[in-house]
Amino acid sequence: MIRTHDAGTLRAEHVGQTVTLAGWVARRRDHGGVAFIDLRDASGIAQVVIRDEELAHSLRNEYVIKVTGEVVARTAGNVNPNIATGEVELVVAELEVLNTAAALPFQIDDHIEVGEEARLKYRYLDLRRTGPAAAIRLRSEVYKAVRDVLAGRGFTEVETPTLTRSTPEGARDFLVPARMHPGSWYALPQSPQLFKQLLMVGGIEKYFQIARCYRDEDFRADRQPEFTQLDIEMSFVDQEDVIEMMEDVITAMWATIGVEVPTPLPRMTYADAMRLYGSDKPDLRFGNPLVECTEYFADTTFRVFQAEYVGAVVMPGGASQPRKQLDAWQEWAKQRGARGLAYVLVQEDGTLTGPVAKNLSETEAAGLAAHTGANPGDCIFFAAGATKSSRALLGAARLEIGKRLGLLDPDTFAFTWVVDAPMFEPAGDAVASGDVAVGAGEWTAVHHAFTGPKPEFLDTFDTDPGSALAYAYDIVCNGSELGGGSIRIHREDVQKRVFKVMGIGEEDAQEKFGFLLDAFKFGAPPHGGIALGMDRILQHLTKTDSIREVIAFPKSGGGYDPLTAAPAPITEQQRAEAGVDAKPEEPAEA
RNA sequence: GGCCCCGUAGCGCAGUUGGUUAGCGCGCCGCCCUGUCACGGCGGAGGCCGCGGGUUCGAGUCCCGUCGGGGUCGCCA
Repeated sequence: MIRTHDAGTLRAEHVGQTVTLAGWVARRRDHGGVAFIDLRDASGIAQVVIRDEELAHSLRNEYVIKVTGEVVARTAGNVNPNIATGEVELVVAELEVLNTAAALPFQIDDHIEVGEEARLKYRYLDLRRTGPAAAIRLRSEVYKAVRDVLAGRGFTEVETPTLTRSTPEGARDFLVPARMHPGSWYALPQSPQLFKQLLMVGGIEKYFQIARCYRDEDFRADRQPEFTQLDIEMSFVDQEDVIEMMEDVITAMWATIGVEVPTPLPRMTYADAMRLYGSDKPDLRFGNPLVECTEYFADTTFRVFQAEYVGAVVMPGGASQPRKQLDAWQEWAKQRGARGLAYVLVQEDGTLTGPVAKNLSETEAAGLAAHTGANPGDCIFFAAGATKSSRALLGAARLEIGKRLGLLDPDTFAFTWVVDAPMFEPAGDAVASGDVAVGAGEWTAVHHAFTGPKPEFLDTFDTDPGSALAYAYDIVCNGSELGGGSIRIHREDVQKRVFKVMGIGEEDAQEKFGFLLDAFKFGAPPHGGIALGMDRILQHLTKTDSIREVIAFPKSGGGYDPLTAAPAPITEQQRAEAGVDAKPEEPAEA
């Protein structure tokens, strides 16, 4: 090594030793006769004292230097308590510039705010900063924690192909032309789902992988076109086994930031989540659940409330909002595709005001505060109409209320399992946009096509798909879905019945996943598993706003990589060789 | 694909009702400075105001279009 010590590790105990450090010039304070250099390496910062003016004067920020000298104690008044090495400094005897640095596009300084575009374009400079560096290192620690837990439980880490066949998971595939088979394409996996099931058939029994997954869909703050899943699958297990194992992993992951997660984690049914929070991933850092009012307004004369569903959510203290703010809520609701957001203000004397209040009968008005749990000074928001969309609106309103009232504490982690989701949903919802619906039936899988029914629905799921519950579980933290999994179908006959419900014909099924159906013929064990979004988990652990913060080289909008400028055009020759332009043979039908 | 917000010096931002020479902080360059630690002082350089059109005597500012970025709904198990 070029150095004898890491800069950030120097302490009073090193006083008197001659050491060699190597790193970057983080900052220089040149006083003419004496100059101070903050030398930064991966371990931290140490102050270097240079008494040779000539030597110090030419140094610039981010020059790479090697310094040798004696570690000395700082005099009492000169100790810097803000840095770990603040009690000592290195008096330079020898200094070598290992490399110079051009003027930087932005400063490597934790006090300075830098725009994301600049940071991503020069991500290698961004990573020299404390925050981004810590995020990437934490990611590594979390991976180690995961591997330790799973290794201790006898899991086998297996890699699965990234050049594979297009699999049926709802999202668009990224495609890769196959040079040796012009006109045929590989797909990048949206997840290792089918492979991990095949590994179970293969007798691996306990598999995991930290797997890169690819989905060609639009972006969000918590989505990237390529992302990482902790993918786990186990044989001879039921839901309890997977949940128990997962809680062990989650505990270990959160321990990396010193947070103790009490287990077992709470659970809630999908139906309750939708009913109380209007979401399948409720944020339980605060209460304030939705209140069902359909019954309450069963005999109402107010037209708006004569609906399939009427619900409410209370905003504590919301009655004092100025008119302008209440109007802003209407705008907010409209942006979410609603007509508006009806509200009633509960005044301090208990009277109800607001545009909706006068439409309520005396009885309705009298009991409303009690029914909704509203107190004087609160605002009650209502949604009426189709159950699903109304609950979604109220759920979003609940979150917005939590945000405005400062109830979303980033240091609190409220976990819950959401269980007993329906197996199927009417395909109408999914197909409405004319997108990649799996299958052509009236029903589509809520989870995915390989999720088994809960045992009590094994006989009836295909005769009454709407009532069947899936043997599935999602793990939710602070309103975001960390991951989900299920007990899979391991029998060919059951799998075929599920495909049938979804309108996937025999021939179609054979063509798309014949290999899986074949595998199930040869003694497939009962199995199940789970997949966790690691980027999202790291986003929670680092308490950052975006998963881009926890990915070493993330992409920006439109899948563009500001650093490498990918995607990029290819040459004519590449194009010809890749077989991109191969014309598929005309299908016989037509 | 819809909607909202943002593009002004290397970086972060300000720029009034449309008005004459486009500012501030940091950084950068030069000089000075022997105990600083987000050191300090003096001086200096640096602008296609994203791009294209339009309105106007006059546009960073208003209008239309377009490109880029961010957020959100759709979409994504």
